[in-house]
Amino acid sequence: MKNFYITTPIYYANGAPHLGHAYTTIFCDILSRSKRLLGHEVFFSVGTDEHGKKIEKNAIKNGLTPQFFVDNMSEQFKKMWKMLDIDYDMFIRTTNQRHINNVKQFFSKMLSNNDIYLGEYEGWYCIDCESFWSDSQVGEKKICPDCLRTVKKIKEESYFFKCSRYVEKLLNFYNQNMDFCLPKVQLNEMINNFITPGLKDLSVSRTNDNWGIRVEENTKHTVYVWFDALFNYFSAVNFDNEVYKKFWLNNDTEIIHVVGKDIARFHCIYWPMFLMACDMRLPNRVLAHGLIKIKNEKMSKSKHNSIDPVLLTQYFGSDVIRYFLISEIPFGNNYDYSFERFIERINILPHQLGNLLNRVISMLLQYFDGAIPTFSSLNLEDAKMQDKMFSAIKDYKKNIDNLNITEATSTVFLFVADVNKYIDDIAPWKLYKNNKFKELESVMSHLAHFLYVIAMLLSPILVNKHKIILNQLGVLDKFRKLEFIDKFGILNNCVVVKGELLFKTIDDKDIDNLKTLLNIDD
RNA sequence: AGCUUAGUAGUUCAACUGGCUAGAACGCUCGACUCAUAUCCGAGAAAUACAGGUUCGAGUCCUGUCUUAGCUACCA
Repeated sequence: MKNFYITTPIYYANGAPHLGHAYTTIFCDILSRSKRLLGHEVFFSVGTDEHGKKIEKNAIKNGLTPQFFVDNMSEQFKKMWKMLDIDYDMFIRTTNQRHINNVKQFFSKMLSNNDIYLGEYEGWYCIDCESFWSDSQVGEKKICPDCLRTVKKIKEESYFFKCSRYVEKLLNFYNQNMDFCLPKVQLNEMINNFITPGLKDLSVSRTNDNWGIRVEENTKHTVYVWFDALFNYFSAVNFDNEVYKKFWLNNDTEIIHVVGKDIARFHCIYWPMFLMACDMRLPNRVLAHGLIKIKNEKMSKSKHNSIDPVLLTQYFGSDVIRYFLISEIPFGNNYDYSFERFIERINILPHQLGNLLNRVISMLLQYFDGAIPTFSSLNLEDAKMQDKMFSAIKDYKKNIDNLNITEATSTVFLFVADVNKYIDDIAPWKLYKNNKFKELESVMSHLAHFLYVIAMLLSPILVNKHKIILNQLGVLDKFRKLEFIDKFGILNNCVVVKGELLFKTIDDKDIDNLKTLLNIDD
C-alpha cells in the first residue's frame, strides 16, 4: 500500500503563530490521520524557517541574538501544535546543523554544475516602498506602480539559478502530472504568469543579509532564504536512514506539500527545478489552499486583526477549533473569518452530534437499562439506513483518497443528519409505549452502531471527543479500528454509560464573555 | 501598470465537456414532536454583478464594463 510524506510549509519565525498557520497545520494533521486511519503509512513534518534579515532585525530590536530569538519562536510553534493535538513526526528548523550542511552541499553541487552562476542583479528600486520592480512594471516614466514616485536603478552582485536549463523539463513534468498542483487553476497561473513570458533566472544569494547560510565558495554571500527553506522538505526525512529510504527514495511514497497559494510559485516552479538540478525525485503534489482574512483584510499583527488561536483553543479545546477550520473553509478559496460564522459553525457539534449521542444513550438507558440489544434488522427503514451508512463510508473513503478532507467531513455530518431524521421518522418512544420491543431492539441496535461508525470516521478531526462517544457506547478497544465499522453486531451487549455532555452549546451569555476575552468589538 | 482567479438566495458553497423546474447548508418565518443540550424533524420566502452577442437552448461560450482576491526578485 502507498505511503505518504505530508508537509506543512515551515513558518517564518518572526512572529507568533496565527490562525492561518493553525489552519494549514490542522489540515495536514487531519490528512495524515485520515490516511493512517485508512491503513497507509505516513510521515508528517512541520517546522520553522529561521533565517533572513527580518529575523535579525527583529531580534536586535528586542536586544536578543538571532539564535535566541528563533529558539524562542520555534518553541511557541511547538506549544501551539501541542495544544492543537498536531501529531507530527518531525519538527525541522532551518538553523539545524544537518539542514545547513545539506543546503551548502546542494548549493555547491549546483555551482559546480553551472546551474548556479555569479552575476549581477539589476532592478528598479523604490526607496519608499522598499521594493524592486521590473522594466514593464515601471513603464516608460520609470515610476513605482504602487506609490507613483520615481524609481532608481540599482545593481548588486548575486548568484543566480539558471532556470532556462529546466523550463522544458518542468513543462513536460506538468504535462505528465496534470494533478501536480491543486486546485488546477494555480498551475495555469504559474504557466501563464511566469513561464510563458519567459522565466528569469532566480537570484539565490544575498550580500546584505548576515543571518543566513554562508556560501562556502564566496562568504560575502548568504543563501537566499527560499533556497534554504525549500530544502527543509529534504532535511526533514534525511536525518534518519530508515525514514529516508521509506519516505523519500521509495517511489510508492507520495510526497504532498500543503501550502498557501501565495507561496505556490516557489513550490510549483523553483522547488522542482532545484530537485531536477540535483538529480533527485520530485514531489507528487502541491496543494495550494486559500488565505484566511478578517473583514477582507489579510491577517497581520500590525493591523491588530488577527484572532489568537491560543486563546480560542484554550477556551474551546482543540477538537472544536479543528472541526471549525476544516469544515468551514472550502479548500482553495480565500476565507473571510467572522466571529458570528465561527459560533454558528461550532454549534453544529452540540446540536447535531452531541444531541444525537445524548438522545441515543438516554433511550438505551430507559428502554434497555443501558445494554445495547443484539443486532437485528426488522423493518424497511433500518435497511435503508444501512445503505446510507455504507454509502457514507464509501464516500468518505473516496474523499480521503482525493485529498478532500473537508468533503469527507461533510459526508459524515450528512449521515449524522440522516440518523437524526431516522429517529424522528421511527419514533422509538412510540414503539416503547406500544410494547413493540422486537422492533425497538432493531432500531436501537442500529442507532448504536451508527454512532460507532460516526465516531470512528471523525476520529482524525475530533481526536479527543470521538473517544468519549466510543466510551459512552462501551466499545471495546479492539474494535476501535476502521476494519470493523461495517460489521454489524460487534456492539451486542455493550453497556452504555451516560457521561459528560459531548459539546456545550454556545449561547448569548457565552458570546458576551467571549467578546470580552477575545477583544472583539462590533 | 501587467498576469491570473472569481463574481449564483442575507451568508458560505453546488450545478460534468452549454441541456429537465439552478441544488444544499447556516440564518430568517411558520408548523409538528418529546428520546434529547430551547436541541432534533417538517414546510415556506429568498439568487445567476451589469450591457450586448452566438445558439433550438447560456449561470456555463464570446465582447465590453464594474467589483473581489492572489502574484509580479530580498516579507515568508
